[in-house]
Amino acid sequence: MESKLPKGYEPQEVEGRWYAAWEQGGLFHADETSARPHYSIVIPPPNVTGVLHMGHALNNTLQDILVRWKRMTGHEVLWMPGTDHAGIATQNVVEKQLSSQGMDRHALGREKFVERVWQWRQESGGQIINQLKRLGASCDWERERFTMDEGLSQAVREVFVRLFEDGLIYRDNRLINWCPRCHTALSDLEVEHEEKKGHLWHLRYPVVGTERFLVVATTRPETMLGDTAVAVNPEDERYRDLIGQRILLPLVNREIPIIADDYVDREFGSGAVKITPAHDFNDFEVGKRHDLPLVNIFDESGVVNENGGPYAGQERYEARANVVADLENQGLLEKVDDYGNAVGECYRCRSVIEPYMSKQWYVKVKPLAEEAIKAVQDGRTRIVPEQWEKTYFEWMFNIQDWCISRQIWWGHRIPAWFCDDCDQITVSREDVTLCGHCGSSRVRQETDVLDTWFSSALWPFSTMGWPERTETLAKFYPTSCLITGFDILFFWVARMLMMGLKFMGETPFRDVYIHALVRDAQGQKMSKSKGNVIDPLHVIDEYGADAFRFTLAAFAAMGRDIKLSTERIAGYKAFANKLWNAARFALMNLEGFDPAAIDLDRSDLSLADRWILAQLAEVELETGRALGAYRFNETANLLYAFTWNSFCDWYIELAKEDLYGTDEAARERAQGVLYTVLERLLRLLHPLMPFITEEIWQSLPGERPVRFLMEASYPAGGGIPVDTVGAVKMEQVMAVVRAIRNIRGEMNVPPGKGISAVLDCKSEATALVLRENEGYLRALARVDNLSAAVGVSRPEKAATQVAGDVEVLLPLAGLVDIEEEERRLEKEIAKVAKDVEMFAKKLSNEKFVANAPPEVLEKDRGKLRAGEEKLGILQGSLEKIRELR
RNA sequence: GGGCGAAUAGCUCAGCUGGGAGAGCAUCGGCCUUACAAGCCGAGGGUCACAGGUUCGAGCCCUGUUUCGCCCACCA
Repeated sequence: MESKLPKGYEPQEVEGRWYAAWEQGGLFHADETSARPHYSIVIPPPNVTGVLHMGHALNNTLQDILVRWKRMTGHEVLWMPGTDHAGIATQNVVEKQLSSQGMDRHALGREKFVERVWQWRQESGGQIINQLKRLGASCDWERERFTMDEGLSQAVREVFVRLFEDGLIYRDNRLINWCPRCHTALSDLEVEHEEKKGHLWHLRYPVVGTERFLVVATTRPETMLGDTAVAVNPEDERYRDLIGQRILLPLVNREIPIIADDYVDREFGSGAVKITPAHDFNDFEVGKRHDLPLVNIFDESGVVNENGGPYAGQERYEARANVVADLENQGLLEKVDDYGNAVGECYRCRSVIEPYMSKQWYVKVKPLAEEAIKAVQDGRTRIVPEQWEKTYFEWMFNIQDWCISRQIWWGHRIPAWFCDDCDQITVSREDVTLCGHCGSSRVRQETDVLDTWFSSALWPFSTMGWPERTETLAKFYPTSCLITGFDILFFWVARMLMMGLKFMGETPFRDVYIHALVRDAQGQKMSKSKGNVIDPLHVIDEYGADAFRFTLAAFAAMGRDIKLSTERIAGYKAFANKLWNAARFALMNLEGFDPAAIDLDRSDLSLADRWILAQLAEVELETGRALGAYRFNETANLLYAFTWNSFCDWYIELAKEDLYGTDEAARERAQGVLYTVLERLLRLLHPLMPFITEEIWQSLPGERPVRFLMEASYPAGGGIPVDTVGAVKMEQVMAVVRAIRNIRGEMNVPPGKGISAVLDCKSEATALVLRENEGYLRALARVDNLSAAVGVSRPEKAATQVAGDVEVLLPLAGLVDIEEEERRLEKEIAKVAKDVEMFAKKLSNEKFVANAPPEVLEKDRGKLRAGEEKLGILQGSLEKIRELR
């Protein structure tokens, strides 16, 4: 027999072919005019600068599984794809490119630079899209969006203007997080705090008009150049007499006051704190309370400015070294301690953040957050797993105003115009040439752009055509589900909820499924610097997209990080191969078979047929249930076990007798079941393994109602006759097979060697089943001679096992060691007796009988009965053995 | 400082509303049995971190302890 399929599965050859066919067939496209129920997901837009990493792979695999499943359950599915312009990240990439050519953006000018970025995007911005396609992502590519698109830009302006008009956007001059490398403000979220080893310098400040010194402790000695006070705790006796006196600030020789403030912790350091309102968030607050002047000592690159006197022109760390050295020379350095503290870093370039005074735009988020909190509280949006709701609430309750302006060039320029005549601000959807307040033409547009996350926050509706009232919005908003990692729960999810509720009046998604982070096999976060990054594309090349997807699904248990190991992926590649070979077997045995003739209700189905169909029906129901509950790992495990254990290890082996036999009717019947199980299994597996399943499905004989497996319906147990009694009978036969195999294994009887088996049955019904299905025992346990009956004549010397209500005896005269067999039986009896005793005790406990639910009672009674029966059989065996001594 | 999570077989992890502990890998033994050696058959291996409690019954619920991990936060 020759198969059409090659002997091993070759993913590379198959994947591209089917992806192209699906795409050309328009199978990814969503139709807003469809009458089907909708299912929609918007993709978390990857950065245009991005290359596919494990996080993307997991995220998009899960989305694709859901989306393919929902298409198969009769939904009109929209999976909206696109990319994010990623302001700072993208600007940095292009700046680097420029600097490698000896240029910089300032020399180029804003307009030319932005052109350059667009050009970069044109040339190399789309690679991640192609990488998603390699994964099998079935997005509606015709709708692909970019956050800087015309339409999305319009949405950004609309939102900005409306928030401004509602008084929810304002400007303010305050300390912000400033990146001296990127030259821009950052929101609090964009600052990452990392514990760093540093020092605590103790500086001696001379008190004016005395011989005394006041010692202050600081982690940033260079900021002393900007000190405008020293603070002590008002309750601190040590310093009470100094309050109101003055310090002569060393190096810059400026007099500053000694003030009292509760903020100072008496226990920490010396109990005196230098106050630098322009460069520290706490000090800024203290300064406000005491009306202290602000002395800004840095420029926007973190270089000391003219206020730093002799240190002007020095970079901040250079200045630090010099300040410390000079203080030491003057005897003003008391001591230096090692000290660890968390320093803020720019999440894009890792530079240490500088608290910096500047005027920025803010969104007043409290009113928006209130609505977003309500939406989750009342269940309009459900966060899965639920534990993340707490984290969400925790953050939302303590949310601070959102700094949305960035001093970079790549992004949505803020639609606000300043008037040089009346100093008023005009905010507008359209570009402005005249001041909206005084009519002057001397207007200049704000040069700042918006935080990238501002446009991302609109993604669920901006991509669907808002502010127009489009058919797409009507059909697909709110979306059904958002799949994302917890790392952007605040950055993105919370903000989408706020914006969606504000502008659509409806939550943007019914469910939010939060998945884990993908780590390396040691549990380390993957990062380029650690060199432990596994490239998803290499994985796809080596193991195939299906094996990779299946691995990710199998790992995606709720609430835990994923430690990805290539061994595991290799294991699922073997699974793909197993499926492939099962299909090869089926195809070899389905030559010329016409599935139109399948009749599963015929009465001559074999026990194996009845058993596998019952298994199939169950796995279909379970799979649907698991997918509906976002239990991806359970889905994968169910299908893995059914495919490998039930279908391949048992059913295929059991069916060989009929498939290879000469009985035409039996053969056709077995073919029908084989075809049915395989075809439905392919459908079940398709969302997880789209390529291999499509390839096999297309090779199946006969006609099917749709062109592609991708379009087929997802099986849910319908049309399968379930014969529970038959299935149970089969289990009995299988138990006997296992018992015989077990003995063979223990006794080292080679599988090729035929043996005799005597089955001493405790019931006539079981004996009948075993006799009628002798063929299975012959084929699977290599039994040549079989006698199965109640009270069958027993062989003299035999190895025994109990299978249900059957005592299996293998007369292996030469191999059986009587004493060892006796020991084995005694051990087994002890084990079973212990169980029996446990159940008997449990069931004689009145409280248990009174309180336990009936099904539990019934189950335990059954177990007790079975245990007693088994114990009886084993004791009988033991007696017989002992008689031989 | 606040919040969240984890601890189950040698390893990596499942275990959904409480009803006698599972998988994959690894280990050991036997097999080239005509779909598959990327395979087949079999075996061994666990005080479910620790201490209490609730319950007829706890890996699961409650309290405390220990050890890890993550997130948030303005103590110099």
